[in-house]
Amino acid sequence: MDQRQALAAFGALSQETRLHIVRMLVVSGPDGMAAGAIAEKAEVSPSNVSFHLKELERAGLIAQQRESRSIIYTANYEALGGLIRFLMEDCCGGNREICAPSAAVAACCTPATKGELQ
Amino acid sequence: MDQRQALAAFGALSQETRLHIVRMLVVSGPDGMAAGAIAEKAEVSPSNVSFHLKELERAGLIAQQRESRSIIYTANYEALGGLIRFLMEDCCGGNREICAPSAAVAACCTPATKGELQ
DNA sequence: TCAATGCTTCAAGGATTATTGAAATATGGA
DNA sequence: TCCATATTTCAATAATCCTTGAAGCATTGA
Repeated sequence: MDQRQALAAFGALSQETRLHIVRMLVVSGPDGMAAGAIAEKAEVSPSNVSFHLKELERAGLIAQQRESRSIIYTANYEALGGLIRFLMEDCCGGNREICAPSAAVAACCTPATKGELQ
Repeated sequence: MDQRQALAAFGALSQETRLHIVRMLVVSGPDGMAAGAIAEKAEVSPSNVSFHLKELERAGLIAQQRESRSIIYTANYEALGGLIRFLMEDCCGGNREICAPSAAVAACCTPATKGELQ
């Protein structure tokens, strides 16, 4: 994740509807969600959700794939992790005061499957 | 850090000049930098830097204090750490695939002073 | 008190982003 | 083929954000 991508990602996440969408897609996992389902759950119009989904895709935070009539969107976990790393390293310079408290969070998150980390 | 603050912070960091300023202030540490020095190093006009500094302050990412004729700006380490935690927890739901790779970064950053972490 | 320094505020303009509803496209089934 | 479904694209408008230069305020030293 370079600065260009990070700027786009920050911009994408600075909008309430889009932040909400990313959250929903992270929760829904690899199955993702269809555009219509996202629109319904986020309570926005189809054309509006389409606008925001395009924005999130342009920023690299989500991906799409057609499945029959639906278009399924999924969160890009790598990009989200990359953004967190960018914040820690490139923005905050690995400053311990900033980054260390996050280590506790990282350590406490959903247990890893064996061998998931190398 | 609640969602409202996070949205503001993301918006603040989504602009090149502002991201650059935050980086400079993190590096400059508790001494901070005067507005004029920031403007010079970032190569923007005084009034423009003032506009962006206000935006960053509004988002809670930096703080100011007058020192004689200068106004000294410093990074708000707590807010930056809070934003990283927000991304990990509230946005990404503590998802291990996203957060775990960041643990390595957190572990590798500038060594802590003894007793700095509780 | 006057002038210089350091910074902010203001107003105007341009640029980008968000919202809306209507029209267009793609897919699948009758 | 025709229709319904799922979604996107487009055009228009509104809203927000960025940049610029001029004017204003606060502080210090002569």
